[in-house]
Amino acid sequence: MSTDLVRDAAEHRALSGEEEVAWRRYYRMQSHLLGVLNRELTQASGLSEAEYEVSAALLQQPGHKLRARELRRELLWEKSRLSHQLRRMEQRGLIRRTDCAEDSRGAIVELTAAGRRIVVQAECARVSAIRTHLIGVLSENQLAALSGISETVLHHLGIACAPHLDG
Amino acid sequence: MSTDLVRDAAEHRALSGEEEVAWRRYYRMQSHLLGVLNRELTQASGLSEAEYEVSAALLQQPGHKLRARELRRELLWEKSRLSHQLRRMEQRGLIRRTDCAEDSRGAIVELTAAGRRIVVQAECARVSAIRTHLIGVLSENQLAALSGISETVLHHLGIACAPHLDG
DNA sequence: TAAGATTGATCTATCAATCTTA
DNA sequence: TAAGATTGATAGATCAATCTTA
Repeated sequence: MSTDLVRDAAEHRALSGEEEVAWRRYYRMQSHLLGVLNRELTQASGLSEAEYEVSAALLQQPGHKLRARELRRELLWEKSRLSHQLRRMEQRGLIRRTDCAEDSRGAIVELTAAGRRIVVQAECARVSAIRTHLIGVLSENQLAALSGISETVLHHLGIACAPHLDG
Repeated sequence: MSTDLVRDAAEHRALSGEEEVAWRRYYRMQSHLLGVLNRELTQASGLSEAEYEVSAALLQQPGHKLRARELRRELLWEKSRLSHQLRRMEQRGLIRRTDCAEDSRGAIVELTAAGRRIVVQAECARVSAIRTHLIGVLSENQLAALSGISETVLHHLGIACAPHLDG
């Protein structure tokens, strides 16, 4: 009997006590950590999590610009999500959109000067918050374990997490 | 020099290579895991993540009912978030709200028969998804490590994560 | 006054439908 | 036809203001 069959048979069993505790702890930790990081980011820079993700991705590009298609692949976002987000950020003056020379269907997204200034501030706040609430409270072993765990889970998700990016 | 001072001084340094990798992996894993769990839940039961959290909390109560105040403490949600969510769920027929006998300000939230039927299905789907995408892909050591890491981070958040629950 | 809860406004996320160009 | 992108509708999350009762 293959281990796959064993696992399939186990998939509908209720969680064991330890599994349940681990899951509930992880779930709660994850949502609270996200919440506090988001609040500290907003307080320090005025950027939301979504605005920060877009701006930070642009900041690390040469010329602080990128095709919307590539930005979407970088963030692994749905296209409508990115489109709505870019509209709001353009209204706020954080980015601007221009036509793409090589492909008339495309859009080039570029950080404005104001956007650059703000996202640099936001990065400092984010690093500080990550140190305060995650990296600073974990041992080196724990951080290495978290990295390994994340890699493992991501690798297995590779197959399952694609569908929502098709459209 | 205390370790606290050392840590404070370190808080504004940029992340090291390993720290950066660990953080980015964790962040991406976390958002994708959440995404796939949510999609599988919705596909199997028709419930959203938010609807599931409320329904599952009610299901484990005697009589499948709870005061809104206690439900809020159970979920650690803002009160306006819960209120809006309950309105939508009442419209969908998943829960009903009745007056509280002991305190006229209070509201009792109760799963409907339809709500019970749906959340039982949803729990099966959720357990299955957790096994498939998280517990089933980690070793026993990794799962124990994740549990410990989550506990550590949660413990430190205890101080910092309260403010948004005040109102 | 403070606690429990609701409401309205705004921002975000997802889905389906659409528009334009390759 | 398919790819790149936008739009509209709907559900969810957060903030400030409000209402009622303890």
